[in-house]
Amino acid sequence: MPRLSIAQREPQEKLQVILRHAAQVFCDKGYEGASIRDISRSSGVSLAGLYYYIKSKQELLYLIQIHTFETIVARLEKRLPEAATPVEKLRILVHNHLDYFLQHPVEMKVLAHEDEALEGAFRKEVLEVKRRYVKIALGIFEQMRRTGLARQLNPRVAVLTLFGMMNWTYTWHRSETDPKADALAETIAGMFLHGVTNGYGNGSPRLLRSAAETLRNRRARADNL
Amino acid sequence: MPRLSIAQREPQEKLQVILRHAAQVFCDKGYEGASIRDISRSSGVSLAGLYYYIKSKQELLYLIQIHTFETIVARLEKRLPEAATPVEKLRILVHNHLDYFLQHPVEMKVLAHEDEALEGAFRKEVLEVKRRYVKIALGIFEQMRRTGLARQLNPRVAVLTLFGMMNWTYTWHRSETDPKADALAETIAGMFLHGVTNGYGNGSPRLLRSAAETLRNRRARADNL
DNA sequence: GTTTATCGAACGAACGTTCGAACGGATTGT
DNA sequence: ACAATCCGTTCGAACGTTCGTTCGATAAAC
Repeated sequence: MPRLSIAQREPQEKLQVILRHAAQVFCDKGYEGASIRDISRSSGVSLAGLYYYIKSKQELLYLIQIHTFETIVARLEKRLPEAATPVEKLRILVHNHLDYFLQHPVEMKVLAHEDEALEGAFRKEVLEVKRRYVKIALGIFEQMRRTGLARQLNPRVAVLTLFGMMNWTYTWHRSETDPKADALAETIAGMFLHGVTNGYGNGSPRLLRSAAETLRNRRARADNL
Repeated sequence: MPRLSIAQREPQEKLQVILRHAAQVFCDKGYEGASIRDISRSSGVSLAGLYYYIKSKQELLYLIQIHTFETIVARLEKRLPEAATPVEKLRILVHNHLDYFLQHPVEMKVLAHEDEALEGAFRKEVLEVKRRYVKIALGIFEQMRRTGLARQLNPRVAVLTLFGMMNWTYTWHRSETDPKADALAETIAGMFLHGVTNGYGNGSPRLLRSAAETLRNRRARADNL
């Protein structure tokens, strides 16, 4: 008895429902720890019914990961041309990443945490998008170095450390109490660019100055190079 | 037939062998993806034989995590009193963490990646050590703020971002090609403290100056506050 | 003869996946 | 107009496999 439910009007809309619930289950129990039966129960689709929409559990994870990753990279590539300087580009990258992260925490955790769960062709395809993403970040950092803005750090280490700052958030960020995307992005971009110290001071640092103001001033100085 | 093998002379030495192999298997396949049979095969102990040394698969993971975590925290607490300034303490924390990380990559990956696999009392105990560790880091950061060295950042965000930089290394670091612990610790501590930019320059940054020298100079300036 | 260490065999439960039947709606043949 | 046919969709039941764990036997050590 095929239902004429709301979820039926668009073609393959039910697959989207399944993917949403699957992402939640993978997020809660991990890919290996989650069973197809869990996903069946959660999505309300019978065990066998799931296999009308997907070919395997692996494909389920693949669809979640590839969609999430391609979306985040596509958004980035769309926003990047707005930026004139490498520093602006860097800020856009960080904001884009964290904004998407906090808007889709479930999918992003599955993407970050189940990095090694896929095998074969599925894995290779996701890895390709990842490499594209990292290459963009590396390009921005190299630009910063070429314009004399960045120190002579190992670019690979610097960039992957930045991804560490951003991706690790899924282990600790609570949306109710922790900073929202904008503030978080500003803090992390600021940390990546200038660290946590009041590095300029030779006199007493102006402690009462707000962090945002400090950041604004520094940015202005740095961007004017 | 109890063997008089080399592994037998010390009491419970065989448990250590089992734990080493279990850590490797958990590292390769994840906690849920790994089976007791995998660990049996890898360690050379029969399936039933394992249960002479452990009570459950959960306990296996618990023993690996708690030992790794307590060791790293104990080392830190031992080394911290050497430091006079908060910045020195911060550097010791970063070096201690990464040094241990690269010396025991398998166990550290299991600790970082299987954060949510434990349940009940096991989980609570590991969480307690983690909280102790984070509290130490928070204390150091607060000291940096109180002495006017650190900007007015959200301490929780700053510290957990630092842990992100350090813990994420397990996803990308290749011991053959990437920097060793000392260099990596210096880079990451430097990034946390000063970021990646040549922030001081109002003239042209001295690009030929080595990263290490830059770092040394900055550190000297910062520590003299 | 008790204790310590070890393992083959088996337990029930849960796993991912498949099979065949059934349903309702649209299309076709008459 | 209406029965027959087909098709996209759904699911109960079962498949064979693997899972974590336990039991009872066994052999050396003391």
